[in-house]
Amino acid sequence: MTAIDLPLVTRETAAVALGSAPDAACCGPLTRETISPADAETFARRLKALADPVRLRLVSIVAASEGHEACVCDLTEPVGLSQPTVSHHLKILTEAGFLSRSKRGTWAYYRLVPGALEAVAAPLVSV
Amino acid sequence: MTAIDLPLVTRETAAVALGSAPDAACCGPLTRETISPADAETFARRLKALADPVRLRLVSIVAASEGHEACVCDLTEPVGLSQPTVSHHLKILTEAGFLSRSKRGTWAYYRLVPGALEAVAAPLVSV
DNA sequence: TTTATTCATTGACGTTCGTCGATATACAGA
DNA sequence: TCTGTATATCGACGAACGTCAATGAATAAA
Repeated sequence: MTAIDLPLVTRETAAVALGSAPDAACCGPLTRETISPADAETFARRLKALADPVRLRLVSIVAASEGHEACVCDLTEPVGLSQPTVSHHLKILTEAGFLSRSKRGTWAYYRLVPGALEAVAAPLVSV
Repeated sequence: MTAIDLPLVTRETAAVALGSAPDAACCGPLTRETISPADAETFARRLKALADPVRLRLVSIVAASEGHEACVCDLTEPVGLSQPTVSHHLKILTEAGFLSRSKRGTWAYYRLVPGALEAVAAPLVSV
């Protein structure tokens, strides 16, 4: 990338050599809008709720369960963690909008929120 | 858990009352395969690399840059963080396979790895 | 009411994460 | 060579995270 016929190789002069404006620098101007800090914050919060091996397994088990729902007592054993820990993860997934909770009797049933996973995947493919 | 056909209301007897098989319980059997612990671990690691507002902005800026590449010096200002911190985030994104690094002169140019974001989004829509 | 069961919450602990300043490394120009 | 610039690495700090035992809240049967 060294400069053509110029003594000092700066990113500015290199950009000039490439035909861009002097203040275009190495990376040039942005060709489109970038994500706003606020949007990045909310999107990261949603991704972070999924970015845990235990929570991914919980989502997978709920999705694969008959009727697409599962209660805590059936999730704690396949995951191999204590009941409070499983409830903690389920709360995170629920607050992030991936699971919904409905209590029937003494049991709490969690089920997938339709379209929630697709909604978090969509921005990734359109980057 | 308690036995079947006992006066105590267990999830088994509740399932019977609902017309399901006795061992169907509340969540019933799994209707398909669930993610393996190992796959959940690697997938969570990839998601975790993206689950940060700063790293999402870095990816967005690189993707929107002319030529689809950007060097560290141009990324540190719009993000508003120190250069070591930006380099740290870029390393995480690179090790996760989302960015590639090519050094030309004293500058390090980062660009998006084609298909990397789509690859991490695909498993989400197919759950 | 008493007992038993399911689940959520609390408090604590060790680990990981995000950030910075300081320093090291690599490269280009003089 | 020496100087300046761009980037990576190191060490440290506070914050956030994952986990558990203990406890609390709610429900149902006896």
